[in-house]
Amino acid sequence: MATIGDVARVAGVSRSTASYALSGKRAISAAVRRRVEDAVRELGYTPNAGARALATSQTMVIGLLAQFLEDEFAPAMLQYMLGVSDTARELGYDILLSTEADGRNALRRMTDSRMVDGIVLLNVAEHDDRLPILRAAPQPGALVGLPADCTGVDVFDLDFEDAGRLMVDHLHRLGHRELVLVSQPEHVVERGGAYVWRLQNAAIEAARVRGISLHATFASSSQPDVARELGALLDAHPQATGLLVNNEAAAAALPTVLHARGLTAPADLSVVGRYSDEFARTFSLPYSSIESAPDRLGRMAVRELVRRIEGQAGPDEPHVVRFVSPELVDRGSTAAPREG
Amino acid sequence: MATIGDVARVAGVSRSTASYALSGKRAISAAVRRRVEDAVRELGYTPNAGARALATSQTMVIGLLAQFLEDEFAPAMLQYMLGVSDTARELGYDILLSTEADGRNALRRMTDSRMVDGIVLLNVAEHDDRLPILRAAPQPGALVGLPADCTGVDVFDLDFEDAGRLMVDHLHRLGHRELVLVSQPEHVVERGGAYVWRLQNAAIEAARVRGISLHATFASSSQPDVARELGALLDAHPQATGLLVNNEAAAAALPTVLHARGLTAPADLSVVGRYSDEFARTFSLPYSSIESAPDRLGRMAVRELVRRIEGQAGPDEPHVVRFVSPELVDRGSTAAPREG
DNA sequence: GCCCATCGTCGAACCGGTTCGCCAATCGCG
DNA sequence: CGCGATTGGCGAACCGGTTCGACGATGGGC
Repeated sequence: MATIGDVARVAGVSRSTASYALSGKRAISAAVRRRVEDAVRELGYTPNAGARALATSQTMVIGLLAQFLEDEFAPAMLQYMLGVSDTARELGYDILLSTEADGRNALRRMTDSRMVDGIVLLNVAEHDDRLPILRAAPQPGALVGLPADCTGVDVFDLDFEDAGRLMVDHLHRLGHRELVLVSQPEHVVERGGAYVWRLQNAAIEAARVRGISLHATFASSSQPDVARELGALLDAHPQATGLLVNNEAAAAALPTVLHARGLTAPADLSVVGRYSDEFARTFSLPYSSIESAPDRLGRMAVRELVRRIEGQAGPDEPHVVRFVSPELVDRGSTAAPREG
Repeated sequence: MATIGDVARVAGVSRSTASYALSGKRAISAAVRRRVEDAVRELGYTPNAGARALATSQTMVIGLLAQFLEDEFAPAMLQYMLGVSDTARELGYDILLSTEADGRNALRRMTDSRMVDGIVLLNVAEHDDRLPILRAAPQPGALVGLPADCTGVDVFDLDFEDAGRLMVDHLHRLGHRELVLVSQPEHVVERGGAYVWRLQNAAIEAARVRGISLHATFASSSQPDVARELGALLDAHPQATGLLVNNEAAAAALPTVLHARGLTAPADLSVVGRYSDEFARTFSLPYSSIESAPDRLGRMAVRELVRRIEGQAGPDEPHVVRFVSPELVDRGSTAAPREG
């Protein structure tokens, strides 16, 4: 494999001159620059990433930590990953991926050994045990998901409170007076999936303000349990005319469940989910939903991270906590309630 | 950040001694080893990955090329990625991920700049344009998917021919005499998705041998087109009693399509798919299927790749082409055909 | 015709590890 | 007791880049 020394020899210049000719960081005569460039082509030279990283302490790699926990719905996570990966590439960075269940190990390895210039954490929990490690690391970090303590990192998330209000308001405006909210399983909440109760609390409060009733429930996040639970839920609340689904697995299972009971949305039941348009297409979900914008969140996180890596953000420019406003994508699954 | 020089100074030894004490590649007295280890702990020392890569020409990183093409079903790809990622980590390697549509660029970048010790290519096409680049690279490569030319790489794939036969035989044995096979969209075939016609040809041949009729068709790989096409297909072949689905998107859409037409498997129609058990659970698919074993294939590819990287495979040990035998997972969606 | 800038290039040092060759001290053994 | 082998440690070189300081050759200004 050709090194810059080989390039220099073929071009008849010193190694440093070859380096400057390629980087343009010092003035180099046109003739020499041409000779160097020809040598590069002739030898098929590509700089050695490790050597460059050693010399510049820049790796042009971003670490991506995505945990595939049993109680998370994998296809939903994938879209965040793709948002991050695509954006990173556009900005000239590669992605070092960890899917380890214990993200702390991966994080330590990546940061301590300086394999990466920055870190993106997906699916961040209320008290995420990766955060202390990330804060102690010399590299900057960007999160998708809102933790209790945002110091030292840039944070991006959907505005789940607003999403909860939006769901309730939308159905209230159509005339619904009794709703059921299906959230992620309770142990996601216990593990610190704050977004679950952020949406839930806001929905409960909105229902209270409007004077309508809302039954907040949890459901499993895997098949086939979730289908059974959804059925039980519909049995338990026969008066409810609207269903709010903040649980991707439940949303994916819903068509089958409704069909089996002979129900149609919105004729028998109005339904609003919280998932991305891409997700809706993949699972053929015909329900209106709050767009969760995973690609956009991934993109924002990487953009800000790179700004910080490259020092365009001032060294003590304060960190950012930015919420994406939820938007309701109408797929025609809501209407005025059936006459009860 | 602490370097090995710092460790050496604190331990009162030379840098080389510190290195040997940690690697164990030369005999070091117990006393010195302890002093070095204490220094490591005290300073929180972790070796710099770039420096080590430079010195050893080993990065302990594997490049993973996964293209998310529009006409592929993303959640299916994810399982291969996780199989690769998990296995790599078990063996001490990290994953450099590329999701670029143009895999050739990513491949060149990773191999030429020596960011990785080896490469895993997913979803390999018949005449995959990444292969020439991979062969020219100094790093070994492992593929998931069977190309026309397997020289210079290790190849792993499901035995799609066997899968096609298995599907047909299974339904034939139950008494079916007219079947429909739904494959991936035709442009997947044109792009070189050889597995599509490998399964299809074998199924056609098996049907011919058994003397039963089989209608081989293509269907879109995205919603909502695929649902419409499935409907048209069932209209076109009202006599068919068995449906073979070699198309993840079609399988995912099938429950809705059948429900809409008031059909039930296996009472009205026997169904056999080709997807993983994980996929079946995620999409609540109640159909028997040929297990596509993405995790296993990813695992095999990484295992063999690492063997080659670490030179346990002899330098001119011949390359491997290994097929996973398809197994039918019975989910009760097949039975004797309804009386026609 | 002289002086000072500027331009273009080179040599050397450095980033942080690993590894080879060498040597002093210790050990075993006859 | 002397000798060869072994053990444990050190110094230096190397991996392949980048970057700083120095320096000779021009060129412009007066």
